[in-house]
Order: sequence, then structure tokens, then C-alpha cells
Amino acid sequence: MILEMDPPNVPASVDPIIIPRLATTRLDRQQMSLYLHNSLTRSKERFEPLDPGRVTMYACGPTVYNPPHIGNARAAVVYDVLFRVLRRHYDNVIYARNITDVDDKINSAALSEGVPIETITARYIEVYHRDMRGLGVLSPVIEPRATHHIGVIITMIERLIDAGYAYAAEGHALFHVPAFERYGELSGRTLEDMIAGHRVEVEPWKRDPADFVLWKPSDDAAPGWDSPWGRGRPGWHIECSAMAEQHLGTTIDIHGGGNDLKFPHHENEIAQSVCSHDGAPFARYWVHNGFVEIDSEKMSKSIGNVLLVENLLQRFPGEAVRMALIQARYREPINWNDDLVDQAKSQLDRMYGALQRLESVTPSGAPLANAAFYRAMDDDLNTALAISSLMETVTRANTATALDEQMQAKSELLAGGAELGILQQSPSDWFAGRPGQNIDKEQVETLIALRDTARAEKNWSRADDIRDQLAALGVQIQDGPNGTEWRT
RNA sequence: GGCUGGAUGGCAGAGUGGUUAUGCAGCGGCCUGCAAAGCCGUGUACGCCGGUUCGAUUCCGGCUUCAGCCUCCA
Repeated sequence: MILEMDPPNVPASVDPIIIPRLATTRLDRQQMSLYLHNSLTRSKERFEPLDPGRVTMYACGPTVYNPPHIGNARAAVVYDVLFRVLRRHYDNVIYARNITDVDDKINSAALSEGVPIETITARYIEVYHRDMRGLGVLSPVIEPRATHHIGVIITMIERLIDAGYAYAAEGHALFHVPAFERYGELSGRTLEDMIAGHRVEVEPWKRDPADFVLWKPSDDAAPGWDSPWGRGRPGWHIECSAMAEQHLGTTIDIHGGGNDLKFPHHENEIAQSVCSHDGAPFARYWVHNGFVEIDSEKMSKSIGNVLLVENLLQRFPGEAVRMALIQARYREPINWNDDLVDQAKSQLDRMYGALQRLESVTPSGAPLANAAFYRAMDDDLNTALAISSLMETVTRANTATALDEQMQAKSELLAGGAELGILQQSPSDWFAGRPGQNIDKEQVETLIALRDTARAEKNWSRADDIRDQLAALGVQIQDGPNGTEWRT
């Protein structure tokens, strides 16, 4: 048996974004309560962690066999926003997002390329990190990998077998679903529903059609580890239960994932964790994000409408893609199209425009967004409403004449932006062009200087000619009290 | 067939038992050499049918319809 553990912390990328910690007093924090829609109870509940000194959250991360698509990105962004909100409320938030690096799809990808599994997983872990960074997603506190937890997985399966919830058969270990009477609580299904609905052939080694695999045998070509049931590899569901236990403990505060994972993945996680922990609850709050649809249809390889993050990032700024993902509430589906990103970019243009006007203003004191912003975020991550309150701050910023009002507005914008993961660059960088647009800044500055001279001489036709030249370069200019600004 | 969750103005998308969401687009104005940006003003939208109510887009019931899950899936 091979026992492997992660090093204590394994974020592969250094987190480039620093969220300003709010200088709220303890009283302030108590007054602001976070509410979350709990899929387990199908209702909105006040979030109260088991231990306010150590808040735990687990989110299902990627299976690394291909580049992430916009749907993967939505999940990552949603739990990233939740992470940021939690960090405003609590000093110590342990957020784990796993990497599934042992899986049949990985095996077949490796086989078809004729390379070892590790080549595939290393490549797509890197791509995942790169793309998430491009979307302003913070590194989770812990990023556990399934292959580093084989020992923990085996131990958990052994405990399940010992307690009578699982059994070994023909090189497999299987969870016996009828042994867990609360099975189906999360998804609202009964065992009878599942039997009526099942349409796959039942493998002969299963005692019950609903039983699912904890461990399965590997042939010589497939990656495998020695176990009490022979050489094999873990089933998908047990990985998450084992990693959550290892890093976050028996009962965790929040578990997140895509809506489609509710059944069977999360249902099975609950069964495994509860049964291997003497009935202790697994996750206290279940959070599920909605899907990204293309033309009102699910993204899928068979339809051929899978939209990769890397392709989007070639065409749009990362923040615009992120903004498009958070402009609706996280539980609702998003019907994706380019227009959505363009609209998101317009909103960001407006926000960055306000920041550009306030460039010389120093935000004073602790960065705090306005109360409406926090109220919206704390109300089950109502990002759409939070953004609208940020827009009202933009209008205030644009109309403020007193310095203290300007300072206040700027501080609100930056604080709100930090919590949403937007407004993380300088306005001039933001306006300096989209990806793939190569703007020669020196040339632009030179032309603007020439035009300024022409304007000073009231040579309007020459000034307008130069403006046309700039427009041909994709540059738009704005004459303001502080001189001429430009944007793309 | 079973289980979820939706249906809001040209678009995206909040919210609410009676009073402005917000952004984009449009229209009018201010500002500007002209623009752009910005500002001000401007749109009686809430799928259908019943019910409760003084009053419902908002609550209840039914219907229609869309999406997801029930098989790997964010």
C-alpha cells in the first residue's frame, strides 16, 4: 500500500491579488450576517460556522484531462466570490478545491496520445491554473490531488466495509446504498425513484442496482495502487470525501459544486462521509451553481458547443468574462453569448472611467464598500444587485465635487471590486486594449501630442484628421480637464 | 415517467403586496471647437387562467413553456 500526503499547502500559483482586509470591528461583523441558500433544506439560511475561528469550505474542482470551459470557470468564479465574502466575515477561512487526477477520461487521453498519465495531468493542471488566474480567481488555500490521498481513501473504504456499509466483490469495493437509509436527502429522490429511472445494465457484482463503486480494479495498462482488494484505483466519489476529511475535518461548513453534481456525486459523498464518521453530518451548507448554456442548450461535446476559457481570454479581457459570469445570480442558468461579454465590458468601462477620473484622488482609510453592496453580497451572493449598487457609486463618483466625497466613492469602488474580483488593474491598463489588440502606446502618445498642438492653434481640421488616424488604430480619445485621455 | 429550478421592458438582469432597480441600446437636453466620456431627463415590463386582497408582477392553485438531473459532466 502506498501512503501519500500532500505537502501542507499546495497552491501551484502565487496569488497575485491581495484582498484588502476590512478594518471592521467585531461588532460590525456580528451585525452583518451572511445568508446562503442551502440545497439540503432548499431554503435560505443564516450562515453560522461550526467554529468561527476556522471556517471550512470544499468545492469540487476540475478533472484534468482537457482545458477548462466556461462552465468550469463559472463554478470556480462562484466559489471564489464566496471565498472572498467569507474572508470579509472571518479571519481564518480554509478553502479546499480539489484536483481529480485519476480518472478513466485521463487514462484514455494518455492512451490516445501515447504519453504517461502524469503528462496529461501536469499539462492540464497548468492550463487550469493559468486560465483561472486570467479570470482573477484566487488560489484556494488547499488544492488537494486525488493521487496524493490514496492511503486516506483506502482507510476510509476499509472503515465503511467494517461498519457494514460497503463490501468487496471481484476486485471492487462498493457502497451498499440501501444500508444508508437517509440516502437521497440532498437530491430529493427515493431509492424507488432511482430504481424506476435507472437505465444502465447492472453489473453482476452489485448487490443492489444503486450501489456505487468505491474502488475498482486496474489492468496493467491503467494506473493503479495496491489495496486490500487488489491493484486498482479509487472511484470518483470517494476522493472528495477522503480529501475533505483529511484537510477540513469530519464535518465541514460549506460544500460547493455544479448543479449537476448534486446527484449522484454529492449524494454519494454524503453517504460515504456520514457512514464512515458514525453518522456525523458531512457538510452543513450545500451550495450549487447553475449552468452556463449556449443558445439555451447545455454545453456538450456531442453538440460541439463547448466554449473554452482560453479561447474567450484570447478575445476578451479576463475581467469582462468574469463580470459576465457574475452579472446574474449564481444559482440561475446563464445563456452565454458574445453580447453578454460586450455588455459586461461596457459596465467595466464605466467603472474604470470613474476610477480614471479619480486617479489623483487617494482613497483614505480602510476600503469599505457601501452598505447596500455588502447587504446584497451577504444575501446569498446577490452579485447582480451588488453590481448595481456599485454603479450607483460610479454615478456618485462622477458627480462628486468635494474631495472627501470623491475619496469615499473611490474607496467604495475599490472595496466592492476587490470582493467581486474586478477592478484589479489600473484604468490606463484597462483601457490600453483587448487581448490580441497591439496598441503602440508611444505612437498613440505622439499623435495625441500632435493633435494637442493643432488644437492649440485652433487648426481643427488637422486635429480631426489626427483623431481619425487614432480611430483607425482602434483608439478613442477624450478631451477632459486633465488633458486628453484615450481608450480602445 | 420521477426530481429540481425558471418564465420581468429592445437586450442582459435585480426586486417588491400599492411608490425609480441597475447596465447596454434608443430618444431629448447640458457640456464640448466638433466629438467622446460624463451629467440631467425620458420607457406604465412583469408567460396564461383562476383564487385570496381595498389592491398582485409580487401570495395560493391550475395550465403552458424553458432548462437541468435521473448515465460521465461545473
